[in-house]
Amino acid sequence: GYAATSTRAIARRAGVAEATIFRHFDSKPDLLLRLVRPVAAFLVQPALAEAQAIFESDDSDLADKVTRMMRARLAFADRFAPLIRILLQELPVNPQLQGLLQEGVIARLTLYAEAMIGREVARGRMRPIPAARLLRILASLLIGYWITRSRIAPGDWDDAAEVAAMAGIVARGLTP
Amino acid sequence: GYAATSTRAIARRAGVAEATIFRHFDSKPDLLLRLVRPVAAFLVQPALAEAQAIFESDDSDLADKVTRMMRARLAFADRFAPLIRILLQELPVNPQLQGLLQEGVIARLTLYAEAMIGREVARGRMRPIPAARLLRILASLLIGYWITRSRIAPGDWDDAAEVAAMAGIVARGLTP
Amino acid sequence: GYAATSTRAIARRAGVAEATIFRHFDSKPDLLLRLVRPVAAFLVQPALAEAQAIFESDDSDLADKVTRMMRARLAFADRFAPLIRILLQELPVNPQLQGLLQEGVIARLTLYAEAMIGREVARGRMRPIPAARLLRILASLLIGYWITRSRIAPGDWDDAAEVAAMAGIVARGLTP
Amino acid sequence: GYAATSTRAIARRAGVAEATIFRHFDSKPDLLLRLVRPVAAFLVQPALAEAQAIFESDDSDLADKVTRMMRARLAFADRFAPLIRILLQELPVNPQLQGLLQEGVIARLTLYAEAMIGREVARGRMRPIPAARLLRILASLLIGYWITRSRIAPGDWDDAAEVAAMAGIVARGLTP
DNA sequence: GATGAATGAGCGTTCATTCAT
DNA sequence: TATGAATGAACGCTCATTCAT
Repeated sequence: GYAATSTRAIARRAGVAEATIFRHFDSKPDLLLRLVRPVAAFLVQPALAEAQAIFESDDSDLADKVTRMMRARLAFADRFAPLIRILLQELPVNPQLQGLLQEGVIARLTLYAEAMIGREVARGRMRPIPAARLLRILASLLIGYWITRSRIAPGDWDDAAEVAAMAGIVARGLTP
Repeated sequence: GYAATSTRAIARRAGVAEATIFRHFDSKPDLLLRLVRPVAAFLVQPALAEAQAIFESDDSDLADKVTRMMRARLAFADRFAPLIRILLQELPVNPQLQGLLQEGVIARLTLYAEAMIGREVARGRMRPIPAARLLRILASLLIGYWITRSRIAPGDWDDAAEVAAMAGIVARGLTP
Repeated sequence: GYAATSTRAIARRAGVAEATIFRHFDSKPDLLLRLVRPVAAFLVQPALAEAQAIFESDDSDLADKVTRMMRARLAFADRFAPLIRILLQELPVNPQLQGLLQEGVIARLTLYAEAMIGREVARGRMRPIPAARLLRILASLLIGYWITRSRIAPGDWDDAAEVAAMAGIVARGLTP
Repeated sequence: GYAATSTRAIARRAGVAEATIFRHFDSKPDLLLRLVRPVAAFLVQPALAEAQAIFESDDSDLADKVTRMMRARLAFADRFAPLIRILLQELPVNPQLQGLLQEGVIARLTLYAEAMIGREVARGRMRPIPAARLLRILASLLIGYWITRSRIAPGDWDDAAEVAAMAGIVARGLTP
């Protein structure tokens, strides 16, 4: 966790002196924030691009699109696992992280999602749903699966099957 | 969080000397575990009873049943909010808590859920789904909503509407 | 050691409550002192008796007498090893123990030793030596051997040979 | 004593913050060990040199040589009195100190003593005796005297006379 | 800009001792 | 008389942070 990682350990891992860290970062929380910000940006941009690509190709049904999006995010989470793990743990107690998430990530994703939902709804492929709610549902399912798979019940998981099942339920649940 | 709460602070809050705490609990982790265990028990028992009551009354459709179950769990979470918040944060880094959750909660709930799912499936009200997956989905949605409401985007939330929406999607997603 | 043994541990070992100890002993140092006093008495009395018996039987030379005395004391030390170990460690920092040793043990032994030395000297078997010095030399040798054997270089020691060698040197060194 | 001296007190005495001590020493036991090691080295080297100088000058008898050696060690003990006092008290309960003494001090002294004893024996000035035993006897007498003089019966002691007496007894006891 | 050394504040924990029952 | 529960004080130790070099 974040609290359990001392600045000394971070410095040692980074191969610099402890004081050097405080030349570059004002404080320990600042360090976390400044480390997270680029990742947050990196989380949003490709997510938007992917979503756009997926939803603009009309050749698949909703379940398939949702599946593809979720799998891409899952791969992303696996890639940045340590940082994301710290983030998930720090989020509930760190208002600055909450703000960053809200403004830097959720707000932008919501805007985009609204457009996509609107389009799907207009084409009669989906019942209307507030974008924030849909995003929250998808994020909850994804994070819940990710934590279960890595912490609560580690073992052999079939990502494809699990994600498809979750996406299937959501897509079907949203079918007009 | 747990790490950020010193035994000093706990003692002060409890109105006793710090040493007194260590007369009753072997260590700080032991304190957490011994506080959590009864709540875990208290979490499971009524959940099972409620689920039984809800699913044995045949007068409502699946979405309604799921809604009622989720709202009951949400009320429970609100009641034990501080402890559950600590639990959610500690869980990923505390193997003992993970074990307790797995054996004391999930295992028992899964057994029960299997029976209920089997019954609903037999009556043609629901497509089959592994109990563990359904439980995980419902828990993810519930926890995701709870955290969003209390931390990420506090404000005026309409529990009834949100829960009904989530339950509706899941129920519809599982309709045969 | 004494400092490393908590009153709680003592109470548990004794099968009573911790508070009970403080009913019977004023404080932890008092406990040590009141435990040691009877042993000190028990150390002196038989030592005097044995010495008397040994030195009043004229049928052996000085080395043999000293050997027998030393072996008897060594056996005593082995029997009360734990307490004596604590005593040796506490003595340098505990003035009360020092007083007890000085008045309760050394003073009485010295008186007796003076008489014995006087007798041996009068019979021409031994050069004169202050009793305190001789006692100190014998005690030093004995304790030095005891600690070496049990702590510094544990292993197979031939008590008979070692004691005989030490006694032999002292006896020969005191021969007129 | 060592256990009775807190790192707090050591820091205060040294005029530094407590944390500073732990920047330089890993732990409290490490502090003791790292303080003792150089003294141990410093104990052995001059002892060997002095012994060599004393025993290679043939102009005195054994008692005189032993006397001079013992007085030199006594002066050393007086100079490092506080540290040696702690050492003597910690030795019985600290295996690391025991190892250091055994390998760093005793082993080297024994080797040297064997050579010296062999030479004296060859010249007919001394009866053979295992080096370890002789060293132990001399050390016991010296330490016993040192503790008596400083703790058990403080007062006016005539070092010259006491050491000469002890050395005389040992030397005479070893005369062929 | 980088760092070794320093430190105040605080941590979890243990201790000998007290006291109401 | 014996004890379970309580506690102030202190322990060894770690922390994020500062600062002179």
